[in-house]
Amino acid sequence: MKNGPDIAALASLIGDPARANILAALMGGKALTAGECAAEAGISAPAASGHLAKLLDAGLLVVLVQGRHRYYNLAGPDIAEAVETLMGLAARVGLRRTRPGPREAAMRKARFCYDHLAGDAATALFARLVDNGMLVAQADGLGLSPGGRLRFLAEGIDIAALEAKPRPLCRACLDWSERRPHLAGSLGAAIARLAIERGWCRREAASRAVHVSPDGERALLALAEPASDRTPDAGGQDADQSKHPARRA
Amino acid sequence: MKNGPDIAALASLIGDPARANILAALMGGKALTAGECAAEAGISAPAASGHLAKLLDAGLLVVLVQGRHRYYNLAGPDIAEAVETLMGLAARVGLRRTRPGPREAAMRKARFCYDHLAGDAATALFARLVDNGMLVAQADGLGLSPGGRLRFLAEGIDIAALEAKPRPLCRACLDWSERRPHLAGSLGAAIARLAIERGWCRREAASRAVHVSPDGERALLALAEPASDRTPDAGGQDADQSKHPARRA
DNA sequence: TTGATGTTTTGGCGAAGAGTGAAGCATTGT
DNA sequence: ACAATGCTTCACTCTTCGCCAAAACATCAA
Repeated sequence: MKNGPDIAALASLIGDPARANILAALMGGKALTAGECAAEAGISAPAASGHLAKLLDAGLLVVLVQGRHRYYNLAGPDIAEAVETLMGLAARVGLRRTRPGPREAAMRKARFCYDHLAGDAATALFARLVDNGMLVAQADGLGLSPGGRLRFLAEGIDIAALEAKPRPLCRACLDWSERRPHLAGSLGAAIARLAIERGWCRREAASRAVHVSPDGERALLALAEPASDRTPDAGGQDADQSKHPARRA
Repeated sequence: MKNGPDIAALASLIGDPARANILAALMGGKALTAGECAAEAGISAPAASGHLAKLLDAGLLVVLVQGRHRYYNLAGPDIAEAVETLMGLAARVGLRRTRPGPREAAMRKARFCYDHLAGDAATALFARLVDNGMLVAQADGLGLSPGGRLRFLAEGIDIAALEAKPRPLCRACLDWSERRPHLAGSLGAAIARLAIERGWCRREAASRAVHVSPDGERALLALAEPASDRTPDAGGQDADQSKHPARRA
């Protein structure tokens, strides 16, 4: 009974409404200052500071000090994944925060899950990647087939550089709104960056929600089509793909 | 901020040490009476009753009334999966409950994760199933290839019956001790039943830990070998041959 | 250096909730 | 029918913990 990791300490940390709000806000992927966190969570600045210190102490957050600003962010993708899982269970069990609302509909369509895309559009992309044989099962999870590798290399994504990192290249992250997987891992993050850079989608102001243009959605799904039979359909946004080397750290 | 599921209510529910202990105990997969839960969590019977009522009310637990006994169990595999994810994050972040201890080593080797096997032995099985092309990626997650289906039919597992259920047949559940996936879903549960029935492993008294015999481990891994190579047996001694990760359709 | 802004620390209040013990219900056995 | 067992509910005490207000601290601009 007294074996295993201390799940209670972790869950109780997430269980506080103020801290949960902060974590949910940070799921958008961009770092927030203490003051912004306070505004997001609807608490005073001192309260936020205390909560952030606890989350930091537990290793869930990292902080980047820049002058008098302190930018807090999730410590890593695994933490985002656990929060996403919790959200999924909460949604399934029927614990909604309020009524669905219009804002939530936008989040279901597309949103950021820390550093990669989630929601309806992202699960659709995952499904096509699998159907076209680019994503395959692998002993340690999910992998990229040779064909998939070529396809993303053609888009200027440096797969070898991604593989050099300790973080797995591909991971299936279970979407909380859809109940199907979307692509996480360093490749998922690279695709999200690509989508933003090329204007396929734009992030909403202070929310995880992402607005995907119709052309952008087509271009996103076109990533799953093999390089050979790629048909330049109505999406005109992706004409400038050749001038993006897309080498990132 | 005010979107999405109420993660705080859920996490705060899990965050109480007593409730976390109860959930951890129920992760073993077998239903416990209120009194047993109290003993597991180290609290009084009324306290346990109150906690169980809350978990029940939130839909995390189900209860089976039999005479004067009330058997509590996890409400479903998805809840077990979320708890397993939390355990993984807690372990990674470094929140151990106490010292590692010998008990935990046994749990790392093999244990029950609600209704399927987890731990070193289970992740090894998963890896071989993938290498031998029995588990393949699928648009909605993970699927069983025709070859895999034949193999498990040969073991007497009624795949069609499993597919008829709403629960997915195969799921990749991230192991908290290993950081690799093991097989969950109804097929994972069926394999665990098989392993118990055939004596490949036996459950420890009041723990999630499972003791796997050397022969049992070989037999378990032999499930991943294509049907043509083997004859259906009960305790394969000869499972070790030169392996060809042959790709099957 | 002075002033302004962002952030953290302290002290004290207040409310939420966990625990205990005793009583109330249901079921089982003699 | 009576007693015993297992579980739940109730009433109460107590600790815990989060919040706010004010102040201390650090950094940047003038």
